[in-house]
Parts: sequence; C-alpha cells; structure tokens
Amino acid sequence: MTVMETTGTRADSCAGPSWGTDRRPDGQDRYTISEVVAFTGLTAHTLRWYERIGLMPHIDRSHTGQRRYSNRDLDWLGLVGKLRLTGMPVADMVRYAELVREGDHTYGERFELLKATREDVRARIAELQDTLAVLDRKITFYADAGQALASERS
Amino acid sequence: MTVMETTGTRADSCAGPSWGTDRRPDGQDRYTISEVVAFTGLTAHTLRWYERIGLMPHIDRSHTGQRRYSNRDLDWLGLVGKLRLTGMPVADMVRYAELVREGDHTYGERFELLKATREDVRARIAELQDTLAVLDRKITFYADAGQALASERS
DNA sequence: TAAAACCCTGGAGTGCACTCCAAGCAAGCG
DNA sequence: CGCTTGCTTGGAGTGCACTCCAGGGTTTTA
Repeated sequence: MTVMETTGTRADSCAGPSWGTDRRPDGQDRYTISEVVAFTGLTAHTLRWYERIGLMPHIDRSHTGQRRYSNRDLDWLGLVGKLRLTGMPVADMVRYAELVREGDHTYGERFELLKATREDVRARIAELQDTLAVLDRKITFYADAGQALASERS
Repeated sequence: MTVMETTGTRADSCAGPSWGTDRRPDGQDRYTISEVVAFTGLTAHTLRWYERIGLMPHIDRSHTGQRRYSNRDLDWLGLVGKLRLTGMPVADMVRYAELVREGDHTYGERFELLKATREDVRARIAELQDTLAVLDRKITFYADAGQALASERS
C-alpha cells in the first residue's frame, strides 16, 4: 500500500535524532528529501522534477540510492525560490544552472544574466508600485463613497 | 481561407476615419475589438474569453452583433491589467466583477477585497525587494571576484 | 520481525490562462 | 459583384509548472 507522500508529513516534529528543522553543520549535511520539503516548502515531487529538468546540480545519493541533499543544495534551492517568485520562467533558471555546471568560462554570461534579472525585478517592483497607487485611489474612493452611501451592512 | 486574426493586424494605422489609437470622448466611444486590442495589448481571443468567463460587464453590440467597447470598458480592462500583473488569479477578478454586477449591496465586500489585494501587493513588493537584495549581493560578489577565480553556486 | 512510514522510477494527469481552429457572416472598396 | 479584411461562435489545443500514480524497494519503530 502506498502512502500519499504529500499529505500528513509532519516532518517538522519528530524528524530525527535531536535535530529540529535547522541546518546541520557542513560535514553532517546529508538531508533526506522530506527534510528538504520541510525546509523549502516545495513538495518531494517538485524536488525530483527540478532534478529531472536539470535545475539542480548533481544530488548525492545514499548507498541504496536515496537522495541526500547538502547545505550547498539548500542554498541553491533558496536562490531558485527567490527567482521563482520574481516570475522568472523555470527554463531560464535551468539555463543559469547549466552555465554554473559548465564551469568558470561561463562567468561573464552568468554575470550578464544576473544583471538582466535584476533589471527585470526592478521593473516589476515599479509596476507593482504603480498598481498599488491605483488600488489606493480606488480604496480611498470606496471609503469616501462609503461615508455617503452606506446604509446597510455596518 | 481564414485570416489569422492575431497576425498582421495593423489596426493602429488606417483604423478609422481620422481617429488614431486614442480614446474618443464619451458618446463616440464605440470601439471595435481590434481597437481594444491595439489599446490593451491583449489579443481578441483573450478579450472574448474574458467575456465568456464573466470577467467583463455586458459589452454592447452593433446592429449586426459585433462588439462595441466603451470608455468604461477600457477603464475596466485597465484595472484588470493592473491586477493581472500582481499575480491575482483570474477567478478572483471574476469574483470582483460579479460583485460589481450584483449592485450596491456588495459594496462592503468589494471594499474588503480591495484592501486584501492591496496587502497582497505590498507583500509581493517586499518579497521582490528581498530578492533584489539577494541579486545585488550576488552581483557584487561576481564583480569583486573578477574573471580570475569564480567557483560558486549559492 | 513485522508493520508503518519513507523513498524510488517513468510516465500520465491537472489546473491555469490563454490560444487557436473551422466555418460562416459582415463591411468597405474598385 | 467579387475581393479582402474583420468579426462571430463553440470547442479543441497549447505551454507551463507542477502533481499524481502504480508498483516497487528501504528505513524506522514497536
């Protein structure tokens, strides 16, 4: 009988011998996939999928083939998480991951990619601030009109 | 042979008798779908789809059944566009549109929805600024490390 | 040692937001 | 009148980012 992997995982409590969900020092950093789930908020499915599409570096394995993530992998997932919520397509992140794997000679290209991404993020922040202004105006309008028109519901 | 609607539409030039792509005064505001395409950057497909799913108010029609958008419709599409780029799901915008259609008694609910959206936008801006800080640190690191020795992954 | 919980794989399925298709009607122009 | 371009519909297809399944092997707990 197969357990539904993504429900009922309370890996944050009683996860292991005395560690909480905190990071362990380098050298003891061999996290199971469910620990990484607790850490990142991603599902195990998604972590395996990230690996399949080439978004992850090579992940170490136990002698029986189970994944063992390192602190370095967690750092990488942190960056991926940040980039993800800027709206960067996964394909672009895969491109960046490829550049990292290819070694030092892709240095310049990575630098340019990061700078372009930064500009994208700046632009998105500006858009959102613009939207915020629109919402503020609408909310002010509603609040003002509410003084005059609100008859029921308060 | 059917024309591919979304390619080669040069509706911005030679669109009508002497108006450009600018808005016309109220009273003469009966825009065709392709004018709205030029105005909003959405495709005609998307505009019709918005209508089907209930995201638009009732759109006026010509005597032969073609859509004629008003300035008011353009304003609404402007708000939709803003909300869209905050990442708000279309279903939520449909909910808001329904409240508007239902009339004045949904006033309070709309107000609350707008305020909640504003907080979402604020949170997203904060996230992005956080991401920006991460990118800035990485970029500084890349710039400092120079071309010489750059082995990194975090 | 046995049950429960966890982890593995390739491939198929899901939800969202469009995006396009086919066939036909309509409108302006020479 | 025909030609070209534009607009109409319901329904099917696309791309992205997951999300889940079936059927097994592994590790931990009682």
